[in-house]
Amino acid sequence: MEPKQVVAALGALAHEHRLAAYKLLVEAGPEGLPAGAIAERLGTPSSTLTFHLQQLLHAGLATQRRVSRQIIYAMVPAAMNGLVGYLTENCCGGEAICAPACDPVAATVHSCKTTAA
Amino acid sequence: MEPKQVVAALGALAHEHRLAAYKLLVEAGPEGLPAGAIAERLGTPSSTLTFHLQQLLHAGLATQRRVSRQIIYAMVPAAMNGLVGYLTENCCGGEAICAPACDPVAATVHSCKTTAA
DNA sequence: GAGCCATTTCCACATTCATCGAAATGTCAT
DNA sequence: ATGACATTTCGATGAATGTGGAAATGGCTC
Repeated sequence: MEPKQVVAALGALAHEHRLAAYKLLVEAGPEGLPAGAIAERLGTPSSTLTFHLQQLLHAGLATQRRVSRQIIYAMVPAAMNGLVGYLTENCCGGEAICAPACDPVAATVHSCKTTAA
Repeated sequence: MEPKQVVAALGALAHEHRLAAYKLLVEAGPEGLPAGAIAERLGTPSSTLTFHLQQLLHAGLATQRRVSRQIIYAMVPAAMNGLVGYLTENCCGGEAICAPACDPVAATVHSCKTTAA
């Protein structure tokens, strides 16, 4: 992932409403959520929400698809992976000791619940 | 990690120079780097760099310590863990299948090189 | 094709952010 | 104490971002 994309993605997430919206999408998974449902849960006017969703789209963090009258937004898994990967790669110079974030002890609530548990 | 902190951290990273500076700190590990070294590598005027480093500090992503005439900045591992953890938690509703970012296949360049390789 | 519904576009406004030179601060060596 | 060095603070400027109402668009149902 290129630095410019990373900056765009981080910038897109760096806002209260957008982060909240994104989190809803993450929790919703591949099925996504219609714009209206997001607006309702966040309590923002629709025009404002559209503005924020566009940012997520433009940053490549989400996709849009139409289902009859509704427009459904969903997260883009690869983008999240790219983001997390970029932030953590070469941590501490790429040492093997290097935990998710250079501190095995503090690394409790981390994403790597892939295999076990 | 509280949403407000996450937004602050993301906002701090959502800038070309700050992301670059932060990456230097991540790669440098716990020892950190003096402000001057960062400024030199990024090619920004010192006053501008200070501005950006303050943002990282204020967001809790970095720490500052003085060593004689230099001021040394270092990353805060727990902050990175918190950030990554927040973004990925409850992915796809907390399913066990849920890889780092809901897509095991795409999750190649991820942080979990902890143990092996 | 009339009317309703979900969502987006347009617009104008206030706010916040980024930049960098010049001057100030803190620290060390002599 | 003086001078040199590393870094920060100040201040002014231009640019980008967030907001929400009103109007426009695309799509379904009757």
